Amino acid sequence: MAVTMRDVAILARVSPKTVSNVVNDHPNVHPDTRARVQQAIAELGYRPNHSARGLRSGRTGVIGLAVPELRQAYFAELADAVIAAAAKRGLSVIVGQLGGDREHEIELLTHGLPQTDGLLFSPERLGTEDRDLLAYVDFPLVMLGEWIFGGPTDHVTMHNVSAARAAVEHLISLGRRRIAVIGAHPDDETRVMGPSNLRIQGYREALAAAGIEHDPRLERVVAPWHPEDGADAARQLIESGLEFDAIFTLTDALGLGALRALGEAGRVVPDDVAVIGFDNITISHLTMPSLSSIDPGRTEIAETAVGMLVERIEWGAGSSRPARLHKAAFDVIVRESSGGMASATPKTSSRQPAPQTLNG
Amino acid sequence: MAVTMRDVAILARVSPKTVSNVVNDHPNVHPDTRARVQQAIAELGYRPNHSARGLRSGRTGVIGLAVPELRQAYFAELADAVIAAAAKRGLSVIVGQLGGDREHEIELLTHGLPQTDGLLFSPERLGTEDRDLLAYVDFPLVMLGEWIFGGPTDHVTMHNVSAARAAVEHLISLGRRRIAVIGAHPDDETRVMGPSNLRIQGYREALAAAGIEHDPRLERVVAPWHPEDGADAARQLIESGLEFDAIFTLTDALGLGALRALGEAGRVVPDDVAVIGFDNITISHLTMPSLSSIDPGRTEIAETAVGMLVERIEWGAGSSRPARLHKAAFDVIVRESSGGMASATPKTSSRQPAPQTLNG
DNA sequence: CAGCGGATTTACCACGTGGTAATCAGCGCA
DNA sequence: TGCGCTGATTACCACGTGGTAAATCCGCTG
Repeated sequence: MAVTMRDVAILARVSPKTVSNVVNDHPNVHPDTRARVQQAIAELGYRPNHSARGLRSGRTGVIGLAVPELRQAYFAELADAVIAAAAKRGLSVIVGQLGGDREHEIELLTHGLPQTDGLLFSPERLGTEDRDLLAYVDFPLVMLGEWIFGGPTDHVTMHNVSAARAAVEHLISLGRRRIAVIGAHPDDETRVMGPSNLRIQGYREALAAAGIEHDPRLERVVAPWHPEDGADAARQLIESGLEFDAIFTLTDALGLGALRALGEAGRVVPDDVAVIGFDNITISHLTMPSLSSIDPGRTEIAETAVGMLVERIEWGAGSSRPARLHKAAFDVIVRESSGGMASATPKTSSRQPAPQTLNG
Repeated sequence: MAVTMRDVAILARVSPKTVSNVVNDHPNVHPDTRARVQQAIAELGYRPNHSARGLRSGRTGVIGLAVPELRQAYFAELADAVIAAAAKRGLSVIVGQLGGDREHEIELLTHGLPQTDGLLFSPERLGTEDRDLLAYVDFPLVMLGEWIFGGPTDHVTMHNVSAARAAVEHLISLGRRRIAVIGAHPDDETRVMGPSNLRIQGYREALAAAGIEHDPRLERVVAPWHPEDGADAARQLIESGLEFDAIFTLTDALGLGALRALGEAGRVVPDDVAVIGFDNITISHLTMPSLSSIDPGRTEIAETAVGMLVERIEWGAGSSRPARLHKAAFDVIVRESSGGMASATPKTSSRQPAPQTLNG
């Protein structure tokens, strides 16, 4: 069996409680005693038992992160940032994959992840129809993204509307007027506030502000948002015979597929068609051509979300504080696909914090 | 506070122990009693406390997975597969990122990850010099990859030598003779058995078997293995003026960079230069052109590793069973970068299990 | 109807930790 | 020398669960 406080206590000739006090940096411990105990701890290689500690304190020191699939670069990079942010605070992260399964997501929201003190949840299939579920959540929860926007939980998300608008404004600044968008979702009452609709809204706002006529045929509906889907959508767009000189893909994954489809069809990027994505996943600066994108402020999202979750955990289960919303600042990253420099190293630009009151 | 067995017991008018027996599917429980207890459990929404269970049983139901960075596609996809394999067995996974930090890796190996029953560890900085560390490991451990190959621990890895050889043989079958390789590591005694050296060995074997003269200048040393490094190496190769008609990159990440550098330099892939990578990360079939690769059998690796770890956990800490080694079967995936069809959907080929006795 | 044996159920306790409150040591001062 | 006070240490116990062994129940035999 492992070394316990009892063993340390015997060796240091003190009580187990004193060992506990030393381990937890309790103030009133005599320096000599402290030294003797630490010596014993080192000698025996004592390590606190987290299960016992968890049982006693009700805390496990572990938080959960639930995403659809780590395989998708966006979620992998999100997880990377979350794990790093949690590590800074001495927390471990259990990563759960829900695979875009609605049942799993509902189950998770009702019970939480076992073994954890709280949950960061980036759902994919839940909609406003599930908002009621949040009323029964009895564990610390912070939502990533805004599927159930407006529910009584903390949210950390991005400026979907204004960032999308900035992306399209960038395309317009290049002189493009026939700007297609890939990734719209079918009109779905339950996801009105989902990222797809918000980004589409930003797209339309940018067009309207520039006095460009809105052609609904250039809004291409695609779900899900995997690269293959982006390629398919771009092919259909090309085959449709519609004229277009730019594409805004609602994610980089879609953008990668679109770049590929354009290449296959012999359309030169950015000369014939400028492309910009959204998410700024790592691979985007290495494609051929490199993909312009919106950097959603992943680090800020992760650190804020972990911070909020820690606060909720510390407040305790009973407290019903008001839900908070944080939107991370974004950047427009101009690369080759929209006329940026031909370097493999990305050039960043135009940091736009945008006010928190904006609904996007 | 949360609902406990005691609460359930009171409602069902039985002892807490009987509740425990019901929860754990103990054989000798009267059907009526079982039903009554289950009814009470449902009514109160009882959920077992994992900390208490962990304290009593010494198991947490959580395993650790330690990788350098989730941001790297290879590790993200590995984590994806491991989490899925663990979920099948009812285990959760805590993911730790060591960031390629040697100190962290040593620390991890001496203490394990808190809160877990065992560890899957994919080290980056440890070498044979650290083999001694393994002697003191007192928790269930399965290594992914072979940095400390030959140490007294279970390993799950891939057929580095024969898979690399198959990749190069594929290039040779296309008629290529001047085949460069990107990703060699500087001669380092401590990493003789690392993937870099093993894959280079496969490369040399393929050349030798085909009677192609080995030109050391075509072996490009690169570390680390990020896409940027692959691009740099390819640029240097081009600038060197050396003649070459194919490149084998030791990872897909390097390959992505190489594709980019070749494109910038106006070399047409695969007409001027055929390229094949290693790892078969998801993005590879979507680049322009799509990247041929070696599929290392990620699912098999993950399931085997989790299975081995579970066995070690069940055997208990004291048991000193002999170390095991498993090498997953691999596939050569031919895509556009080495003359495959111009489809975005990958075409697989040539499954080569290769005997377990092979040292690669 | 006592006695028996297997099926059920229960009492009791320990797992390792840390909160609470009681105890104890040492010092200054009357 | 005795008292009070503060700092240091300790005894005791509960957190929720599940192993062990003892207790209880029930149907059936002699």
